[in-house]
Amino acid sequence: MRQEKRKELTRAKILQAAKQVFAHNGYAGTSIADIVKKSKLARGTFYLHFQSVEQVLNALLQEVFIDIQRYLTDMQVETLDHKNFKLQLAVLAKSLLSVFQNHRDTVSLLLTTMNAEPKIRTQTLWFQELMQASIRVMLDRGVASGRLKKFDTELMSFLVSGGLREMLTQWLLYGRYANDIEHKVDEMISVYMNGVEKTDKK
Amino acid sequence: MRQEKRKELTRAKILQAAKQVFAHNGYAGTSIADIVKKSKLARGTFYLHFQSVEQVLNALLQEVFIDIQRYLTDMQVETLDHKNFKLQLAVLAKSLLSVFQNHRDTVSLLLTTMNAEPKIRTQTLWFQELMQASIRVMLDRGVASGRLKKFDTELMSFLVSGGLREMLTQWLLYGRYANDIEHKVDEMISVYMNGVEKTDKK
Amino acid sequence: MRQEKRKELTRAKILQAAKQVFAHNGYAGTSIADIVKKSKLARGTFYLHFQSVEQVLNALLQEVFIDIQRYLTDMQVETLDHKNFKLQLAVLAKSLLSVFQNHRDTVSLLLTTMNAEPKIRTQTLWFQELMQASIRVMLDRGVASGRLKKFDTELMSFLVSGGLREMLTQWLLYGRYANDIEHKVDEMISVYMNGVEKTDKK
Amino acid sequence: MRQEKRKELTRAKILQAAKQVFAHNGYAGTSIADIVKKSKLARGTFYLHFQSVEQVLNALLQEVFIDIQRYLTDMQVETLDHKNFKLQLAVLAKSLLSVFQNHRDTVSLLLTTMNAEPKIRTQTLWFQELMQASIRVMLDRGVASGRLKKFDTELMSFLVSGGLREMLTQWLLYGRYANDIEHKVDEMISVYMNGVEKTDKK
DNA sequence: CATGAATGAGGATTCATTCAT
DNA sequence: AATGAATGAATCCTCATTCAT
Repeated sequence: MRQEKRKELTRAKILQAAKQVFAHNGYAGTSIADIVKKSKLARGTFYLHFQSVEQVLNALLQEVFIDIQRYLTDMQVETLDHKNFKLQLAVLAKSLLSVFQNHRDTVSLLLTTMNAEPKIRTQTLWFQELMQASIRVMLDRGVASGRLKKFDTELMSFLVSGGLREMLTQWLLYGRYANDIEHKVDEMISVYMNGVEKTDKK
Repeated sequence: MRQEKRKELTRAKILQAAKQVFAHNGYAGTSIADIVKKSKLARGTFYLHFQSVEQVLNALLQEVFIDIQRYLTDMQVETLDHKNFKLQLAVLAKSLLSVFQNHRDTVSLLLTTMNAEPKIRTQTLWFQELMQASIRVMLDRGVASGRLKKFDTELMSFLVSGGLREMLTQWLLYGRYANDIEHKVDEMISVYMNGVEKTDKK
Repeated sequence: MRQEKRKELTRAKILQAAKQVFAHNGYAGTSIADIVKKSKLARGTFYLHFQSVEQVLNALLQEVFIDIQRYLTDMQVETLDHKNFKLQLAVLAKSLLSVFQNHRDTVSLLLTTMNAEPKIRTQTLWFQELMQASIRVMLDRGVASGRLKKFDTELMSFLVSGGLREMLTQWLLYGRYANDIEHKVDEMISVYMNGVEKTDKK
Repeated sequence: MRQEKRKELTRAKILQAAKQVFAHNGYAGTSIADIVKKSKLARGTFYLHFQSVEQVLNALLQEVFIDIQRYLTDMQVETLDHKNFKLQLAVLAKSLLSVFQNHRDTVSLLLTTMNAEPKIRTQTLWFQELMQASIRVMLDRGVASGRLKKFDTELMSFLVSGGLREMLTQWLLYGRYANDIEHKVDEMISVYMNGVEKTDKK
């Protein structure tokens, strides 16, 4: 029993070391040797837990994936077709941000890794697909409830996820909006909404 | 004189080979050996033209860069503060698309390489910055001319460039919108504009 | 007492696993890890019983060695200088075959390992020497009793042991003579005898 | 052109080094590292010429193979159905011996490697098959010409090739018969012939 | 200019062996 | 006795780079 705990600990050490090395050298720039060196474990130990750098990346991304998916699943449950659609969106977006913030390093890694080498692409695809699907579900709901115009929600999900990605990149990778990220989220929603919301006035 | 021509040809062969290998293995997955093998030239020859894979990538991206920049510079010259702002945007966007299409492979490479490893990031940064700057200039002009609401044009340039990038990715990397890409561009502009355009009703 | 039995069982498991792995990968191609994996025991357990793969091979060969030696020793005791020398040879040869058949896998391993790497050679040398010595004793007896011509019995023991080895190889390794091996043994004896036997004609 | 010669020389160095290491450690006991060290070439150079130790073994055996095959082919051409069959056999056998002697080290390697690990077995099979086929052809010819009894020539080819192999082993591996090998060959033929030759007397 | 053989550092992977539980 | 996690030496293999032709 104790031994299992030790194994778990070693695995965690590897992941921790990898996270640091990835942040410093980027995924493609890190070798198993680098991770091993940082972890201060023996070379052979690495192979007891992982077979390749790719698998380590996978394990790391898995962690965020679980949190993000849980978040999105919970969110979906809530009904969105109320009065203050826009306000609710803002609340959702901000709590999603906090999930990202909890995983700063891994999300940075994710941003850096997305759409990269064919071999990696599949490992990050889920993120794009998850985000786009979630966005689209919300949009479809908005359309169905009459709050939004009828439009190509797939295309829109691409535009929003792309915009979101860029914002995350600016925020996490380039350090912009360090303090007023929440405020910027409001602006972002406003921009999208006013292009999408039925104006219906008069 | 004859010799220079030959040199130029050899260089072109290397670039051509590299383009193919990058498309197949991704940038991080290609070694000098790979490029040399594909080019059917001698190993030593490579070093007469480039010092590293990175330099090859650079040269390849340079080609698109020049075309894109020329395009954007020319565009800027034109005045945008006319009546049919939206229509003009569409025209601009579509001709930009054709630039991308002419460089399909290299743009794919660019999309795949952007925001990646720290060492490469700098090489692709110009693309983001160029696009964002251009978008922002247009927006600023729109605001100045009273066609657009007053808003944070920097933020908006992020959102638009992110959306655009995602569309390009879907188009070039994942083969979506193969035929009706132009139509989608119209929708895209419409989405953004109606969120940005002063509604000015009544 | 209980513990000793358990230990014996574990040892047997290792030997059994090793036999299978050897048959599949060959001796040189098997690592301790391979045997451990096949045996489903823990890595450390292996070292409680053996120190190296070589020792396992040794233990396996030991088993056949004991049986063969017992057989040959018993045989020697019998007197051969009777009338029907040839018939008796056939009887002896066939019962030797049955010893081999009982240890099919290990004898195959032996055939595969004989004369191989210097480090192993010593472990299999006994087999050749035992066979050659036994053959030679019989031949010497035949000569002494006047049944056989006078000739170099050492050389002859090499020829016969070599021929025998090749037959075993064809039989056990390559599956030839699956059914009529006994018949072939008769032919073999006949070939050798008629070249060795005094013809004594007229 | 000069460069090709150099390459050939390097390849020869590797083969030479390998031959020595094989002789010392046996095939299974030698690593690429061993060969490289012995050859005093760079590690990478090895891979320019071979992909594995197995390929080196192959190349080495190939050399003998060619010589042996040429020898046997030439021999076949001669007609054997003359008067002094036995004498001719002796001549043939002795010139075959000289081929073996020219390739002492490689033939030793061959003897050591035959019937070994499954992966190698195929590489040495040709030797056994070539010898057995050649022997059988001679025997068949002898039978056809009436010089030899009718018997199972396949079985006999196994017995003879096995006996031959053992003699070679004693000679090349264990240093027996260093001086009078030729004399022993005569005895060997005599032994076999008198068991095979029609006595036909009276 | 172009060639391609040779180089050796560095990274990937396996393996026998130890040791705390 | 048995276990299996950890170890690090040894090996395999690739790669960027040099240099004589």
